[in-house]
Amino acid sequence: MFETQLSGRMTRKHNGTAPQTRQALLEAAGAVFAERGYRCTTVRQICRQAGANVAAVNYHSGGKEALYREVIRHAHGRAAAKFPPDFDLGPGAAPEDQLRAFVRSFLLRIFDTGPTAWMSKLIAMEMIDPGVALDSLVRERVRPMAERLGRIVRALLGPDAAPERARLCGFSVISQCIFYAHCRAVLPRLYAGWKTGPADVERLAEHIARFSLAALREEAQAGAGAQTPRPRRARARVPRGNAPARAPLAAAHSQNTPTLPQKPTL
Amino acid sequence: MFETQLSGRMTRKHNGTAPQTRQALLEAAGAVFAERGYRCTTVRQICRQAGANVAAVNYHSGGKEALYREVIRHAHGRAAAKFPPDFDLGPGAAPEDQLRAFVRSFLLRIFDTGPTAWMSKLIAMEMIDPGVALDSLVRERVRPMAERLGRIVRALLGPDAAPERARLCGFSVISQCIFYAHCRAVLPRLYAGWKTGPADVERLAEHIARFSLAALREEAQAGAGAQTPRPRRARARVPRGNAPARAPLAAAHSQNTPTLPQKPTL
DNA sequence: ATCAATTTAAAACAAATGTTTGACAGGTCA
DNA sequence: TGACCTGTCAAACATTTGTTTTAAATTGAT
Repeated sequence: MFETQLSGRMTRKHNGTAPQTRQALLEAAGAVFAERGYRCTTVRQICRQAGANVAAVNYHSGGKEALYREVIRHAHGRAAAKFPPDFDLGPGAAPEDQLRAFVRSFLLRIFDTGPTAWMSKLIAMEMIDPGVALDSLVRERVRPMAERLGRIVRALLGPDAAPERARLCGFSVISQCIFYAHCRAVLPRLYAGWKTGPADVERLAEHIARFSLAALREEAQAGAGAQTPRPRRARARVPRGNAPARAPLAAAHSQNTPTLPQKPTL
Repeated sequence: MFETQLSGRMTRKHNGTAPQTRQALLEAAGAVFAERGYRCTTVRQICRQAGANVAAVNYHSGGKEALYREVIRHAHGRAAAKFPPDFDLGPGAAPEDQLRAFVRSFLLRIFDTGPTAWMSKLIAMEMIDPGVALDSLVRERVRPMAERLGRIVRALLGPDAAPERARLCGFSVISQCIFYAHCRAVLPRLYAGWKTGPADVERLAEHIARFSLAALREEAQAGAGAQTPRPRRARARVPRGNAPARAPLAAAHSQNTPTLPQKPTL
């Protein structure tokens, strides 16, 4: 029991040069953590995939959770450098093009097949079942993206849009992107022959951008007009009353007149 | 080792009258499975929460996985009966109102606080990390809802809309709803003071419906006009070329002219 | 080559996992 | 009463978990 020769061994800091084992451990851990989730991955799986001994994780990182945090930190830089959100865009681009670029880069990240392709699923799992990584994830990746999207949406809605409305519109845009990350396993089961890969990103991004820009255009008009509240039509049908749990219909209804064809372009 | 007296004991079928233990096991299992995910829940957690012995799961259901399937099957009926998607609606309602009702009922299900509130998280986890339940989940819950939404969207887009486009529009609508289920843990971390509950459903549903209806209205027009392909403007900005992984821009670009204000209604 | 630090590897650790066992209590019916 | 079935329980099953220990290899400078 000579502890002197073992003092300071655990959580040993890496001294500059990266041994192969440590690097292999990091990459394998990323893949396996994303595959099975943090709680369900075993250090033995990671070590087997990395071709390392079972004790390697504890030697190099100091434990399973420490390795997990290391993986998250290590992946922050990688995925952020690839596919920056202003990518393909000049500095003074129109907000419409900024939105297109934002959506496209988000989808490219989702459908990426590079060495950090597991990042997308890991984020998704952490969002639904928060572990030790969600806070740092939100701080370093989600928040900057939310702020960037917020600026774009505000530019599209105009200066008079209520912050609350701008926030909801941002949610509407980003949700359409997140959808393809979170429903990746569902879509093939739902539509036989559905197969999404990086090649389909352009088509999907184009749809999301067009859909969102159309909605935002109308929101901008309604927002500008709604400075002075306008009379609203009542709901077309009256509720029948057999609903088991009806919430009070206190919110405002739509001010659309759906049956009339609008905007007779062409 | 007299196996005769034990033959046919496991996976015993419940004979009509439900013992308290069995019922408690089912309800506890639903909550715990949704809390921790299938792989990470232990039968001991379930049994402790149900106040039952560790062997109860194997006696009543025949194992952990069998209990999981039972929970899923048991929950299908409950959540589907509550908040039907056509709720609050007459039989011949306008598609706009059908969409509003669909979105509202979806959000009500997400923010439900009843005894099956765990269903939402369980579905989310199963969608991201598919286990044994996703197939039955898609078959019995996702597909009917997708078909219903598909009919509504097609009614809104008009008969000339391409099926592919209708599908993408359906994704855009449903994704805005799913967002609030899948990002439930993120939003409070992102916006201090953000707190979503059943009371906010009306506000969110109204936004999603208005946002989507605005976009679908323009999609309907564009789709009707696109029967004969029209000349399209090129992208406003040219790519700079420093993109690390550019996909071939084979897909169609937007036919919007973002800088021009369209639809000068009002 | 020598010495010390660094990195690996096999084995073992206690704790926790899903499942099985066998006994026991409470009925039901002959 | 005695056989029989149902349900519950404590205990133990073999496996797997994350981590630790111990020793052997590897490395690099002197």
